Amino acid sequence: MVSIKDVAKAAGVSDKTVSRVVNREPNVSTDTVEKVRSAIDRLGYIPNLAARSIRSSRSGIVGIITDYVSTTPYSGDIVRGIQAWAEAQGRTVLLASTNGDPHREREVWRTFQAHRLDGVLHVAMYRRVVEPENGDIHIPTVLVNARPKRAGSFHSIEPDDFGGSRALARHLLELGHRRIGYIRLNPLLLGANERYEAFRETLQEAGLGQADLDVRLGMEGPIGEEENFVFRETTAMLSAPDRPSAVACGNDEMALQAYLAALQLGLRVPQDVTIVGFDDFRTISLALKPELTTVALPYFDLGWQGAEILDGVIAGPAESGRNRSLECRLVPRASSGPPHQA
Amino acid sequence: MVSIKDVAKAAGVSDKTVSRVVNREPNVSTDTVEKVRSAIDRLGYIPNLAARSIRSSRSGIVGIITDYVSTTPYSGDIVRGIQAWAEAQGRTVLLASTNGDPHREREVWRTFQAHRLDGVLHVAMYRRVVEPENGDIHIPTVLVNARPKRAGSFHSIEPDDFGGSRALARHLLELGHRRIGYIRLNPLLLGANERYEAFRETLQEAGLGQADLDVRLGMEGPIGEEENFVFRETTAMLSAPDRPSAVACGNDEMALQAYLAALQLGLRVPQDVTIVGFDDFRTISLALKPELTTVALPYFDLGWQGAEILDGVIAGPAESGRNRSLECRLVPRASSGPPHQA
DNA sequence: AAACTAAATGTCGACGTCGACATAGCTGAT
DNA sequence: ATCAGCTATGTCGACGTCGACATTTAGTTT
Repeated sequence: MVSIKDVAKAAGVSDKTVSRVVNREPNVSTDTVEKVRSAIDRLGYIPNLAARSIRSSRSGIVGIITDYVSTTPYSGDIVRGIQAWAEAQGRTVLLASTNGDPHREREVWRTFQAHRLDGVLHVAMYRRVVEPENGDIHIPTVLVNARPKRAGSFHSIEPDDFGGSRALARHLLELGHRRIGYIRLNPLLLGANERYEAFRETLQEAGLGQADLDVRLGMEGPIGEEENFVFRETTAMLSAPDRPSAVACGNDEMALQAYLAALQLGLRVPQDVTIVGFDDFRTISLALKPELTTVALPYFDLGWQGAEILDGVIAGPAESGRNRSLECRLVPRASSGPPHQA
Repeated sequence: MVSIKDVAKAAGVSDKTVSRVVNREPNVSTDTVEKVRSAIDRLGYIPNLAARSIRSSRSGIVGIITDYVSTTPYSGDIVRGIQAWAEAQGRTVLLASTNGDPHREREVWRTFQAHRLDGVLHVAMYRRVVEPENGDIHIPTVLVNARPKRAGSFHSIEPDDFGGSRALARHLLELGHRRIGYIRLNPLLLGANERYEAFRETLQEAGLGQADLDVRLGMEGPIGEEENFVFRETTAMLSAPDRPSAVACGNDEMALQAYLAALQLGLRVPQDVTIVGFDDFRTISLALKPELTTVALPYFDLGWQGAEILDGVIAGPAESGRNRSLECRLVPRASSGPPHQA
């Protein structure tokens, strides 16, 4: 492997001068620069970052720790956001996954420490409260799509499920819906309660009562092996004589099943029943016909901005912005419309 | 940062002895090991892999280059497979993405070279022919879910779309279907043609003629911004008087739209029409009711086995198994049944 | 022309680790 | 008592880079 010394020899200068050229230091004569550049190209020299790292004790690498990658394909966007940021910064990204195993997580932290990472993004694939298992290893860390167990122990960034759900509820109210069904997410998910509470609260503020909201539990059980009642419950809900004119679902996967239930009952979306989702998981929301009204989760930006926050923490532990929250925007599409005039 | 020398001092031995303990070398007395171990724990020493890397010129890191991560969420499983393997090997994974930009890809290769990666997995998110833009950088490389442009230039591993599609066609024939619809994938995808050809061929071998197979194009246009005709075409196909008793779709996302089309026409799956997909993208295939008969793509194993092959290439450029192919298994579920006895 | 300044380049060593080699201590055979 | 043959441990230097500092060269001032 060609080193700085080989280049130096080829260019007839000292290794330090090559280093200066590579790092764009001032006070190098133009023709020296020229000579060195050409030698570098000729030999195909590429600086050894490991060596740099050991001299400067900064690796230029940030790590990503994820938990359950498989179960939620969309939140891969978080990783994409982080990568895009890293790319723009000329940093590199080391990826590790724990599958939710604390023992495995401790190993990951050790590995990260061994690589002398500059910082770590601890990414949760579904939003939840998190207590990083970092042992006594201290690397600047930011939680993404999660919040720290002990408030203030970590910086973090989360989506504003609450606000998004309010926007969704307002959308249905504005369309004129007064009897509304709601299919709840697995209560284990942090977003589940916020989405539901925001929804219920908004409807109540608009004067709707207990009886106007038909709430059903769509999923239950441990993550990755939950039981799914969405189809059954939606079918039941829409078969009732006083069926709601709109059904809001905890996420888009549930909305898909609600579509199927509605269609099998011979109901048309949105003429007979409005269906809305949450997440804007585009593989589903755009594949559904009519396309699905939903709320977009800013996964990419969670990653990007999480990385930005991390950068700040690395530069110097600033105390500001400990817990950032990102807006979830309503995405109105064709699956929502005014209630059928019965 | 605590180094091997700090540990040596604390334990009252030489740094080399600490190194021996850390690397489990023989011929160290048990109580020396004990002393050193305790010092390591006390100080929280973790070996610096960068330093190790510069001495041994092997980093223990493998890189993943992906192209379009966003468009195909399921193939994130490939990355999971690679990670799982790396974890088992005590290696680490560096992740980079090109978004299909050749310029960006060259940068990635430079970065990988700068980190002195042991090997690279060049992962395509949809199966295709690939020519890595690695400039004059030579790191052991394996193509995953892709095949090299110049045969033999790289080792590679791909799914056997052809075999999977044959199995699917046979499944429909065995159920008794004799009029079959087929919704084709975007012809840009390598899998598209193989799937279609295998399907057509299998039906022909069984004696079905041109007229028994209704083929429609479901998608067209550049990846990520293709036009989607699936819903329209399926609706047309199923509205025809001599409608097929089964519809096979190029992938599960298309199958989802075929479901919607069928249901909106008042057809029941599978009593009135059988619908099958391809990919076993479980977010869809399991959410559909009835659950979708499909063909599972071995994404996880593509990653894992691709990594294994890479390991072999790193160890010594073995010439065997240049181009491995992995079986795609039929996953029979409830969406396929015998044709309706009209 | 002497004296000084600024720019250009070089020398050296340290970062953390471990291979090559050297040395010290012990056992047992002669 | 001597020496071979172990095992246990230590010393040294090199990997590739770059900061601290030293030296040389060119340019400016008086």
